[in-house]
Amino acid sequence: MTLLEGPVDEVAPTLLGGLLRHGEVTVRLTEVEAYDGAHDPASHAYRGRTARTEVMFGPPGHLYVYFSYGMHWAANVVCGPDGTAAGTLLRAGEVVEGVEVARSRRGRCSDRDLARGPGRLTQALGLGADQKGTYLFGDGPLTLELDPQPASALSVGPRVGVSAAAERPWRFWLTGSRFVSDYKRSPRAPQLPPA
DNA sequence: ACAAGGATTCACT
DNA sequence: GTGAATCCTTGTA
Repeated sequence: MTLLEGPVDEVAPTLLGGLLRHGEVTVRLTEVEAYDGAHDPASHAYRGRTARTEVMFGPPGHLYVYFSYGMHWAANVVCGPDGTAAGTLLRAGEVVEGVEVARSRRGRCSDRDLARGPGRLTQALGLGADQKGTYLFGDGPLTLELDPQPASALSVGPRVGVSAAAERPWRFWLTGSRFVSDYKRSPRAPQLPPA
């Protein structure tokens, strides 16, 4: 997957508009964040290879899934060449297929909220520990189909929820999409200097 | 072996 | 707007 091997902050936005499928449910990605492994204090891989982050150090195109806050799973696409621990967090999407199945997993909520948020997205798709390390461009039930067209209009901003390197503008989303999270920056993160 | 904190979400005031 | 829930991963003793 040479497409995913470039600098992660350039690769991440190319995932926007891509279709992530798992069984009956398909999600169109509307929001992602780049994490640059060893060069990024906000990355789980910043402190080197561990059991959890092992997948991120491998070849690109695999899924890095981790458990967070005691209740949520979050999914990343491994980027960068083999040996480099870059990844792109899938923050939000629009369910374009299998809405009924997604809703049965998510419970009662609007279509807009089915996959708007990292934890919600994995829940809607049914992603968890079993999908750790899955190769997304094979012939299994879990695949990623990149959008051949570059996103027509995308926006850039600071990453959400990170307490380190919060100033890096490495969050990308489809401009104007309703299926984008609008969280405030982490309360733990230092405030931006006044404009 | 232990304690601290987290790439969040949801319910409630 | 504020706070609780909840448990895994990691660094340190």
